[in-house]
Amino acid sequence: MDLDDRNKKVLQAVIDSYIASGSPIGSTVLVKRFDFGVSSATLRNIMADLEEMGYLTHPHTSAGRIPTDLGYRYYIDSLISVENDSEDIEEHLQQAPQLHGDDLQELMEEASRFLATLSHCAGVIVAPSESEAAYRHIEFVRLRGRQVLIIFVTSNGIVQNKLIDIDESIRQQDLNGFSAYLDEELEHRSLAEVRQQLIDKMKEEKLVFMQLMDETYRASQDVQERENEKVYIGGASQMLESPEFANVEKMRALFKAFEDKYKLLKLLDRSVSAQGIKVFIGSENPYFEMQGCSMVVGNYNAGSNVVGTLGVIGPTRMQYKQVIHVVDYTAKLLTKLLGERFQRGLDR
Amino acid sequence: MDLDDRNKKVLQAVIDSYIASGSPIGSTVLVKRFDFGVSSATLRNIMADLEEMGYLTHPHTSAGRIPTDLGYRYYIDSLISVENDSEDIEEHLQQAPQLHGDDLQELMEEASRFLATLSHCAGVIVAPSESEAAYRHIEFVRLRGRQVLIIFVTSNGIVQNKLIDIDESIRQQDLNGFSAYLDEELEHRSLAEVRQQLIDKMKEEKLVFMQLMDETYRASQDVQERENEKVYIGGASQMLESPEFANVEKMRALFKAFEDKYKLLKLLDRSVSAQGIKVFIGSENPYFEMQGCSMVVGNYNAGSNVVGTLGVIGPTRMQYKQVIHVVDYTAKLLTKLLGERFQRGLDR
DNA sequence: GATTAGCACTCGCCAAGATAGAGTGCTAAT
DNA sequence: ATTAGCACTCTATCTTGGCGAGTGCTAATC
Repeated sequence: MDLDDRNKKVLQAVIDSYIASGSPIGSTVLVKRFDFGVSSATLRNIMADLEEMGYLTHPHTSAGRIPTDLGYRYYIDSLISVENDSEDIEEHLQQAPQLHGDDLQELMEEASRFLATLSHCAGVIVAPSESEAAYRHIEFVRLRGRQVLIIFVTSNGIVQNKLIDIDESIRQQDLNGFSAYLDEELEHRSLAEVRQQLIDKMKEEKLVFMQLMDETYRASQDVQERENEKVYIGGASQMLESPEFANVEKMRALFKAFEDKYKLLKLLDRSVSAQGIKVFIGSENPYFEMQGCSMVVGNYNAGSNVVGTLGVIGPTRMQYKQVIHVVDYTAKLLTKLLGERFQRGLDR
Repeated sequence: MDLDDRNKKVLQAVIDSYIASGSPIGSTVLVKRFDFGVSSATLRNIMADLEEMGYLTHPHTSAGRIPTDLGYRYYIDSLISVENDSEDIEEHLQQAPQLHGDDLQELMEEASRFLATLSHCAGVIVAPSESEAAYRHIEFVRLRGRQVLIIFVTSNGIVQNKLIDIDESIRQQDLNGFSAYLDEELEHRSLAEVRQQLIDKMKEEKLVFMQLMDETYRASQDVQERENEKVYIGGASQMLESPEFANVEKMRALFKAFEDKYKLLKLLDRSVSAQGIKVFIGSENPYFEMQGCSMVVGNYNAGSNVVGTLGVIGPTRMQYKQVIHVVDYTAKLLTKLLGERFQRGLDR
């Protein structure tokens, strides 16, 4: 905020160097690598100032400086420009593998690995939230004995299925009739409306289909809930490449955290409201109390509504410029692919 | 094979102790903990014999003995009896969390975590192979524009869906007619027969439905292939608890291997033919060239046909007796749950 | 008043040595 | 065949001292 130009330059130099090398940066190294036109003694004074302001710190008395979380924050907010010098990054992205999963799940998995490979961090994707989906079709298929499979289709092509037991007296023909009836009543309605409608109907309906109604109600809930809960983590082993996770204890904690996907979900959901790329540094994030980890998070769309979150989790010392680019690119790519899939069937 | 009774007892004592403690076992420790009625010097001679026969080895001159892979093999084949003293294990299993995923995928994920938690190893499950599944129903649902969703249902309740583009002139009504036609022609046939039938039909059929036929053909392939490829890994972080993976390099290799699920699939598929629990020790397994890892693998059924493999991967130094129990138990549990789900709808 | 040179001081890292402990292998006695 | 005893080996751990990087302070300089 209140940094003069020279201080800014020094801070940036320190952080850039530290990100590149991973070891604390001393005044002499800095004066050699960059040309500030001042001596190492002056740099020491400047660095001492920056430390007092909270942007840098010391691992121990006679070591160089490393950025604090606050330092990284300032770096992200004020020092890096994502726009310029992105040619080489773009070029890098050109060589990236293409995504081509024709199944939604597969696409998500591929994309999470894609993120991981390009960012050298773990890639995380929260499946698109289907709150805007509309009812399209329901199908009841009788299997063996009492078993019936409910297949629930939404307008954007999500298929949810569920196995239930029902009275054997209900025949496939009856089921078909009921399915046609529901299609007529519910078509084009949002899932919320569908549920309300079903509740209303259940009050007046004949008893035979009561159970089917009830199960349909549950299935419509599942579509929303279960899909929403899906978190895809790809390439977690990428993070093991970083020397900061040479510590086994840290690594273990990290993987434990990854297995608790629910927490990750909460974490990523928090940022779903905002547009654009967000960066969470180290302790800034209350849900993921992992020291030394940062997240770069963005949103992707399918159509006009915001529907999903994606991002990467990596060491605080990461190549932010590049990673931000990768997340941005992937978000756009996914938006495009999902758009093609769900929305623009018309103009193809 | 050609070990006398005392040698066997010593070998078992060494391996048991090593599994429990994790550090090499010396003659004095052994003589203190067990009562062989001989002195440490005699034990030294015996252990030297066992080493010569290849069952034990030395990390270095003045260290105790640890088992070789061959030693473990002998231990598994001849020394442990899974039957007896299983009360405490059974009891342990009683407290295990229940599985209740009503979605096949969810069930697999739960079960893999279940395995991991109880065995302190990584749990791995290969989804049931659907080669025995029969055709049950197909549904075409028109979404926006040219898009049509194909929903393919097999007799055991697997639902596969696929999005395709078709000519806009084909109406939902036509699709329904075609679906009814296919249902009639293909009902109760195996997937292989379905594919053959479709090929035959395509030669004689009118052109309009050609594409749908073709896509249906692909979908039937997908059901088999894609489901077969699914490998679920749960609780991989359990393995990090073992001190043998304190080495970061090993850990990294392990997680890399886990990410390459295809290899795991091959590995597990090898043992799909045999009934009962199998143990692969260390280097015995050509596909998973991970030193110091063992696998305990079993099969589970859905109905009368063998359909899936499950198991755990952990350090060679694992609690085999307990782990074998857990894998066995989980296999039976899964068989029961899947049986309930797919087969025995009648008698419920 | 900002900048710089100089210097004492601090701290972590690393290699070298010292020590203790665990365990073996061999030999000679039982 | 078994055992006691002993020399030997190897590891793990602790200590020590030197090295190098880097800081912080002070006094001189621009």
